Amino acid sequence: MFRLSRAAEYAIRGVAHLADNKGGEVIESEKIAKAEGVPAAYLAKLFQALAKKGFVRSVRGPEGGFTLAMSPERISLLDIIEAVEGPIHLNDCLIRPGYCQRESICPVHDVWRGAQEKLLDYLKESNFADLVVSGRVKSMRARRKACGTK
Amino acid sequence: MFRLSRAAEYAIRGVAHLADNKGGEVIESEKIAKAEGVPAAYLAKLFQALAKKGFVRSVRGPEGGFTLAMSPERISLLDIIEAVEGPIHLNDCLIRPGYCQRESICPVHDVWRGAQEKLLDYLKESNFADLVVSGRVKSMRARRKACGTK
DNA sequence: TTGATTTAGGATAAAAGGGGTCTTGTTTAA
DNA sequence: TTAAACAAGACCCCTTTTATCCTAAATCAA
Repeated sequence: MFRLSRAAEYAIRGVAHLADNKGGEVIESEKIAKAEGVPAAYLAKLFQALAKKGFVRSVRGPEGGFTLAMSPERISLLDIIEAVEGPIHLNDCLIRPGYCQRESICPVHDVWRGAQEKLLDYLKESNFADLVVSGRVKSMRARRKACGTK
Repeated sequence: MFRLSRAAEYAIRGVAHLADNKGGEVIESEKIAKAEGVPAAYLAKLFQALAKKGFVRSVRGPEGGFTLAMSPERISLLDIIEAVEGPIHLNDCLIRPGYCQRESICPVHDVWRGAQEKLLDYLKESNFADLVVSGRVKSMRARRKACGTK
């Protein structure tokens, strides 16, 4: 159906929350979940996957929680999506060369490869540092508008 | 999960089969299904949707079947995908402006919009006339290779 | 007109995947 | 030692996908 899973949506919000945390202090997953409006238990599980992949660092025990494990500009949207969903293949024939027997004669195969390349490149270019910046700009604009000031 | 449905895959193969039929004669759905290696009953149902959308023309009765209802270069991959899957939205927030309350402050929204635009544009550009041509080139190459001739 | 053939449309069912909770265990600060 | 927090996995429910099947309607030919 060509659509982002909730899992990826939640994980992205969670990472964006950490990236927007200037001090870089540890934040517990429940607080992140509350702030981002996502199911806490589910987010906790998603963060496990992110921790395993090395994008976030987990701290156990009281005062525990999560922080980013690297600077936000080194983490792309694609990184997080693939961490929780697994690798993206627009079609099964793209899983690996030779997976589909029709590959050598199927003209659609090349179209999928091109489409996937375009999509992945785009998602690879979007990193969380940029996201935080444009998020701040957007919410500033929204606040100004709401207050009726210029 | 960001992947093409079988339904769309089958429908595309079916339309490609019709597009590759130079004479433009009516072909019954069962024959198309056999030739393309897809479930016959399922393909028949998918073609109903394509007929409703006006991409193929159906002929009932003996010697009945399907033909393209327009020239293949006027039909894009996106047309067929959306005919059987419905409109593509990479994320729910893209269903319509205002669907997501966070839209005015959410920085990810803009990324999705961009990604979707890129993907849809690409699929819109791929039409079945081109597909047939590159399919013929590919299978010619494959045949040559198999025979060991140059 | 009758019968054969083919699509139309809807009901239904099986399988898979997505979305989420819960329980139990482990780590660690106080 | 205790309580707070993550880790890991079992488990469940719901929706969607992927079909199949049956009856009806259209069409052609004998």
